[in-house]
Amino acid sequence: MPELPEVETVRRLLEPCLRGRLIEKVTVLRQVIAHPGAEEFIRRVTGRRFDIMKRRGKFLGFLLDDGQKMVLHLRMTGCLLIEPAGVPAEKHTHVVFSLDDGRELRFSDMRRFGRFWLFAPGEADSSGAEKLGPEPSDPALTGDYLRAKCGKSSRAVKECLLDQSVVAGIGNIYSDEILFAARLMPSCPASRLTRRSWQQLARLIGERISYFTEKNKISLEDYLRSKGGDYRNTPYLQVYGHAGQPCPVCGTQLRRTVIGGRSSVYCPHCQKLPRTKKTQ
DNA sequence: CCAACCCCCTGAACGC
DNA sequence: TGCGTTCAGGGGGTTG
Repeated sequence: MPELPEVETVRRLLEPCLRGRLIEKVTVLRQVIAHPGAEEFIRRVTGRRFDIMKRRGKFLGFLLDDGQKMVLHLRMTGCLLIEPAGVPAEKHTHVVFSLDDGRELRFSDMRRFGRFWLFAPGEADSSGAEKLGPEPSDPALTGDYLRAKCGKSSRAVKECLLDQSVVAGIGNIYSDEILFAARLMPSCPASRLTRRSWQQLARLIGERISYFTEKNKISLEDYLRSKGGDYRNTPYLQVYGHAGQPCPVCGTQLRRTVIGGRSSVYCPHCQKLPRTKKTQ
């Protein structure tokens, strides 16, 4: 499941391949265009050239040479590949952009949750990317910001990390990793965190996401060879996917639970409620 | 404003 | 062996 580090990896790898390329033809095989309609999407993208790629949270933005902006969210299983036009496409390929170098940019998505949007210059972005909270690397993401935003909430702290309007780009994997690093129980009600906990959490969000973004580096060749499915951070994950195994710090068996409908793994010994009494 | 729930979609894992 | 059921999960939408 691509979260911020994986989406950033895709951006870094694809931008040099796409920048300046002419889009000769667009084929939409399945309904994955959220806005505008597929016909208009095809008409407005065909004949344009790719410019730079941006990323905001888990959203990818493709700027086009006429000022339009194409937005893509990969959701769970979405994947972008660049392959020669002659190579057979993946089974769940839904959109194909034929480029002027004989290659194709292909969007495949087994579960078909991923979505494209296209916005004209000056048009309001309705993809949801505008409602995102700060990036993990944004200096505005401080302990006081988090405390002001979530400090009175009865939600579990993990739900706050997964809320894209609180902080952008964190999904189920990295929220567990961040909370493990912060020694906080994922189920801890946000209202019980101390000011100090919020500060530590803000710092660790930036630190962990930056760490995993660096660790996720992969060559374009390896990326394409693995069909975009090589999640290189797997060896570096300390708790996610390790339920039942010993905690890497204390050896206690890691536990799995469900929080906000999401599978969550934590160490019952290392991860606790904040030490001091409830706030208020 | 917020919480709770549904929905989308497919393949893997599981149960009989 | 094979078929039916359950589950996972990002985020938008709806309902209460």
